[in-house]
Amino acid sequence: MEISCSKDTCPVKLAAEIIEGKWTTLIIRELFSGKKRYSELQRALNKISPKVLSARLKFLEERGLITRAVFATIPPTTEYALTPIGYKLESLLLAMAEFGNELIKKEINVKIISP
Amino acid sequence: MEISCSKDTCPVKLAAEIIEGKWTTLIIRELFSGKKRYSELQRALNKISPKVLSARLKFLEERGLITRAVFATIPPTTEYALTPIGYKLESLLLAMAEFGNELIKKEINVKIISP
DNA sequence: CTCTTATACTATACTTAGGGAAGTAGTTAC
DNA sequence: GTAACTACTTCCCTAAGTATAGTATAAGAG
Repeated sequence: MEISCSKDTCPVKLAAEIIEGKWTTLIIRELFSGKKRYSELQRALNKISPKVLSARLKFLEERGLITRAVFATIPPTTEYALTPIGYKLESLLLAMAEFGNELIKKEINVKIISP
Repeated sequence: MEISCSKDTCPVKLAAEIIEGKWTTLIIRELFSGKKRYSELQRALNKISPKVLSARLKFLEERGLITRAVFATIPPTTEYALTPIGYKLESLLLAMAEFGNELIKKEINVKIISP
């Protein structure tokens, strides 16, 4: 596995294009504990706006990372779940958790630096 | 290592705040092959604008992930390098590379979907 | 002596992404 | 009848990112 690479088709670059959007990794993390409905995601990701949530879910569905299933219940429900490709993000999420713990250990305050 | 967590101090969330900005992971990737000057980074990350490059480098320096060293040569040079904390991102970068390779394997075209 | 090159940036104007609030439709509970 | 639930969309505004030009300083080419 090579990190460095300058091509446009560089694996790291391709991964970056998926995960760089705000909220993207957090949405995927939620889906690791099983399929979720729109409103469940909205509640879990406390401050996300419905607009951004819709956009991200659509984006992830288009890339084949999640599936969307609509049920004609009353009121209607929609379920989002990870595809096998989406599940491949597990080691990435784990690496994020690991790094986040390092930040906490080193007492680096991530939020309160800018004035 | 637990992925799921709803607190504001969740490790995944903390990591997301660092890496979610555009270009951030790619800048860090460049620094894994050793310290680099501003112009070297600019050339390596072909399409980055100087404004964003400066902003990202400043951001990463403030968080303690990279160091900045200025030399009074003519013309002046600046060297950026990873700190020990910055190096902790290695497994994250590797996971990104791994995931990028999965995308290539599955022949998912990441770029040419939107019209 | 002027012209170009190099470095590490700022400054400016413009475009896109994201945030916040409100609205929509169909049904059901109070 | 009014409020609530569900899964969104639409509008407007600000923040983030892009593209391009400019700054200071000095070496080297012609």
